[in-house]
Amino acid sequence: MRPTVHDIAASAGVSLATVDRVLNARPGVRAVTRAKVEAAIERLGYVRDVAAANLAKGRIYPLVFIIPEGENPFMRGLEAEVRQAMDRVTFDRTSISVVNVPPFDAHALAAAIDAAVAGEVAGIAAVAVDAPEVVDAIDRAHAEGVAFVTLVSDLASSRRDHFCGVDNVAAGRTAGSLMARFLGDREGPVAVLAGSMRVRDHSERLSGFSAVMAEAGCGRHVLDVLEGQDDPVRARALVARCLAEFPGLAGIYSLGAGNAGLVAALEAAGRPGLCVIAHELTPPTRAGLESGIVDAVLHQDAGHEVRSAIRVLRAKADGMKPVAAQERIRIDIFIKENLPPPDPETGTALAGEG
Amino acid sequence: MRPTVHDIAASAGVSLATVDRVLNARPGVRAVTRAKVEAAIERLGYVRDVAAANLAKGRIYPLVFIIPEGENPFMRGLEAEVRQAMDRVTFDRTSISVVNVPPFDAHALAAAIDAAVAGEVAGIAAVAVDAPEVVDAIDRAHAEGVAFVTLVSDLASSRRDHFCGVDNVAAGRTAGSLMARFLGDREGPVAVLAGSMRVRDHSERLSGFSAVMAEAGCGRHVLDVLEGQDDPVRARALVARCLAEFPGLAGIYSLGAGNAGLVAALEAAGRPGLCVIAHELTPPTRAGLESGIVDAVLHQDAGHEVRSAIRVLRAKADGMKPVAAQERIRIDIFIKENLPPPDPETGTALAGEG
DNA sequence: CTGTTAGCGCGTTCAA
DNA sequence: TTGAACGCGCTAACAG
Repeated sequence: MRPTVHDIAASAGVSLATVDRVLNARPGVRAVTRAKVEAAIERLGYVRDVAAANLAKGRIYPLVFIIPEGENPFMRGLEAEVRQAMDRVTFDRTSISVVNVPPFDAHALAAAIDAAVAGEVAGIAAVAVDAPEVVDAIDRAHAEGVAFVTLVSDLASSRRDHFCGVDNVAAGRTAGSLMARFLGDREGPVAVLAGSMRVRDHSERLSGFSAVMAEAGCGRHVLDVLEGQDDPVRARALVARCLAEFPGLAGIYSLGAGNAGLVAALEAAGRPGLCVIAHELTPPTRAGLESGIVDAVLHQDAGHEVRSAIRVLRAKADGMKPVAAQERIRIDIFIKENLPPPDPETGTALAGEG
Repeated sequence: MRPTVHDIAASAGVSLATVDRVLNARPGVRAVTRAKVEAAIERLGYVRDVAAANLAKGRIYPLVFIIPEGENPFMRGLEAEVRQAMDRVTFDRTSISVVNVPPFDAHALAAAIDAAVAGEVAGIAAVAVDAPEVVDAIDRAHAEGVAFVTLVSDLASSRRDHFCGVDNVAAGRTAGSLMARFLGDREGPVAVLAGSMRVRDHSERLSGFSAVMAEAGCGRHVLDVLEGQDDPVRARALVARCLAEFPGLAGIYSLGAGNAGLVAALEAAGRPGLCVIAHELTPPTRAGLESGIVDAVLHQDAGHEVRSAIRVLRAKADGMKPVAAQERIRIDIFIKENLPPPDPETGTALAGEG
């Protein structure tokens, strides 16, 4: 059997309370006594039973996830993952709630953060918008001792504790590299469809993509960015106009949402041979891959991001280790052939690590 | 606060013991009493605290992972993931041990399975070899009530409870599709380097790859399979000879291990423009991607597989739900641009879900 | 500074 | 068929 607090108390010749004080780094223990206890811990190879500890302390950790509302399928999948995680974390004495805010709205986001802080939560996860008032709100949370992680889109200039998301510059580079390889010698410029340059993930992807396109051995012209606000209707109109305007277009890189509009415009135009790369495996992009309209989809695993955020927030709230640096999220590449079966539960279209 | 057994006992007007009997479906409760309790459970929305339950019952679940020995980097990474998981699952009252067997050795594997069963374990995870005696051993484990999952390589004809690994036919198809796209109009046959056709994962990958190569719109010739036994030295020799024999070779698909030999042979030969696709992100394939010798690497997340195996085995040992069908493992695609930073802990070269 | 004691939510004897 | 009492490993009051 594994050694318990009793064993180490006996072995060190002290009482359980003293052992507990040492374990939890609480004051009121002489250095000599502490050394004895620590020796016993080392000697017996003691590791504390976290479940029992949580059970005993009874404290619960309230976390808040702030997620953009609206019909963006990726965000809806993200929210579904959060709701699914709620059940799984109860044993960890963690309770999660979700708050929705209008997309791209810095003011609303800042207000939501302040409200959560006022609500005495232990930690906050939010999809950041790049604006000074958001930075201020995050810094206020930090000042109040509330753990904070940015989700999907980062805000490195703030005092957030961690970023749960992909390296979006690398994602853009990946898209560029695939586009270049798929196009080969084919001539023509490429278009970029984005949501808004006011979120960091979009602007970072663009910079990575543009960099590859400009590099030696590629040298392909990138047209002006089309900003569709992640709205399918606007995206469709922008893409349709672009297709009409540039008959020689070789490819389209869609780095935001609103992909339902993109796919619709492409279907209507019927332009085989056009290389299309999009982000996030959602119902529209999945359909595009299956029909052959979309060549590749870059993806981030929302479930992984959510679980990572929970772990980091809990650790921070507990004052635990300086956050596991291993929480890096992969940039997934999907083509028609490695498309995973859809997940009926979350709609994220991905089988997920439980 | 969440309702506890006390609450539902009070609400139902019975004692805790009765509530417990109902919760654990034990006999000795009148139908009427049971109904009252179930009504209370429903009414209060009670969910049992698994951590506390495990703490109370004190039972511990011994699991065994049987993994091929030798220098196959993927297998070593897999084992590292298992060892890393050991610490994390102690709170779950699960203890894991690792057993090594010679690779591709059906007899040794069957013996190891029998030994584990004799050792009264709760569950076994093993990398299967395709042989009747292995099927028999798995079926014996099943008969003894020991949960069994195949890991990485399946044996669907046995009575294993679950397979923790990727769809290898789809992985082969993915490789084929990427190869076709990367090659474009370039002429020439492609070679396939495998470990052994006696493990299902290798043979399935080959069939998927060959199918795509034979399909309309591709029609590329696939040379006879080179079987390198996942040994770098043999692999190197085989590839070197093949390169010499076929100057017009367009690509190589390496679907097994031994990739250190493949990369070495390619470096020595210096054949730019050759499209190379390999499996599993390990030190040699990572180096190949970084140097540009390898174009793409298909990967399965060993950490994910291990954690999934543990969850499934635990659930089965507890007689829980008929196994979450959601435990599907993704086929990851890596190119130079989306290469994750190496993980110093496991050597699996992947940031991993903790 | 240190030790005693009473739970946390649940499972499991034993009696009734 | 039912109930009371104890313990799992740990934390947190309170004493000393």
